[in-house]
Amino acid sequence: MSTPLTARGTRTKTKLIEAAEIVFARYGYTNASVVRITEAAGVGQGTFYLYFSSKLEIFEELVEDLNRRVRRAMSEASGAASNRIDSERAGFRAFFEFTAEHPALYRVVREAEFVSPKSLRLHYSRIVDGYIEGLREAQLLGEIGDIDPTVAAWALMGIGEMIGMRWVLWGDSPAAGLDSDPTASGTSRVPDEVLDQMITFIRRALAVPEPSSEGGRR
Amino acid sequence: MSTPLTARGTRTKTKLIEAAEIVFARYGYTNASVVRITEAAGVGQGTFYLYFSSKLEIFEELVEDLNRRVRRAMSEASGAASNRIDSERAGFRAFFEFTAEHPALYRVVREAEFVSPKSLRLHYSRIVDGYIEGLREAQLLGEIGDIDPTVAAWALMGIGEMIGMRWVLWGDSPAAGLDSDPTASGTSRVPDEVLDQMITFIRRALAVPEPSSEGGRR
DNA sequence: ATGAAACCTGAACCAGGTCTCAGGTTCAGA
DNA sequence: TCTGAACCTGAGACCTGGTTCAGGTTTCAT
Repeated sequence: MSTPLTARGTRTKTKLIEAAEIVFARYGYTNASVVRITEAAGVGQGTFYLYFSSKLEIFEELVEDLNRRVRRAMSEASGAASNRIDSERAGFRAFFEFTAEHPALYRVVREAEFVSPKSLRLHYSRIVDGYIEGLREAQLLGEIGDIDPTVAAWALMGIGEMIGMRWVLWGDSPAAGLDSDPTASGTSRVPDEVLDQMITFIRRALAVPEPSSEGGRR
Repeated sequence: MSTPLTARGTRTKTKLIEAAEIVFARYGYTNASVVRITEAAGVGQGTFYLYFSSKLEIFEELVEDLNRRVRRAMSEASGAASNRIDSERAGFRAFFEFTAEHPALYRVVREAEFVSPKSLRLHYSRIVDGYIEGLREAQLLGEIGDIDPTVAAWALMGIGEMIGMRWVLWGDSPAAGLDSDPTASGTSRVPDEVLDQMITFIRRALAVPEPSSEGGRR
């Protein structure tokens, strides 16, 4: 709601947002009570409402924040690369690393679908927009084929999400860690072989097709 | 919880499950109160607890049910096709159509991530297992390249999910329908051009690579 | 040093939801 | 027709968790 006016207030608000990231990631939106957040932040319950008018509001602010951070991480990583494929790889690597370090991204963002659809759309759309841009440029340079950049961008997004969920959140086996405390969300790295295979998949999908091999349909 | 013993009881339980599908799809898990479900089913509140021991239980039963139905729809559609690509197309088409007709699939399944992670993993794993199977066979027939079937299957799953969310659930524009009642979840069809582009993307990703064109990495 | 603005507190209020229970209704078979 | 097993009911006990509020504490410019 209102923004703090002093350094002390700013500190408190930051503590609340940081606590919210941890608590939302661990418990999910519904089970993440305001009390838990304020406890984790080490402030009183009433303090919460000095800076946020509701639980929903801090949630949306958090999604916004994570979106900014993940996009920065991805663009910094992929910006250093010299061609499309290297940049793709670096971007996804950064995305997975960010996810592993901030499990909140997954939980919070995906839960946003139900809590605040508006936030979810904004989140995905922003990432995809950046993608489309990059794909268009690569197309002009002849680095990738004639696929529609919008469809390709959403497809890439989906691949990243699903592979991330499968290997970062679930770890090595799809069945692991189900008996144990469901709130303890451990994360692991995407194995190199998997990332390699995924990049191969994407490279082929985006490749400029050989004139001969595009037989059949259309 | 307990299963009905008479035809009348069976009817009532079915009414409850059908009502649950509609109510969960419309309101999401938390906002879908048991009262709403029983009202939609036209039965008393107490009746609910004759057949389900909790709200969570009917939710899990519903996920299970939807999973069975979507897999049947997909395999029936793709089974008729004669080669891998046609079958891919038919399968996705069926998936999107099912999604459009049963918006509950999306909402319910995705929300399962937070409500009952076990159900979510089961749902995805089952679909992916079928996929892996199909990809392996196609690989033996030389219809597709040497990509790892597991990674490819999860990637395909992600593509379908994301494209489905973007075009079936959001409709034509990513911003549409946000101001209006967020609970009224209208759905539309995936445009043919989008499906075409998506299939092209997948076809290239799975294609047997030209010996020349696999330059660079690895 | 001092007053006012900003900040903090947590007990208590209250809305909304899950689940129980004591009693009524339906129906198939004897 | 009669009977008991299965089925149904909905008011309310009980609980959880978001939000408020009246009053205390800290900060800082003057």
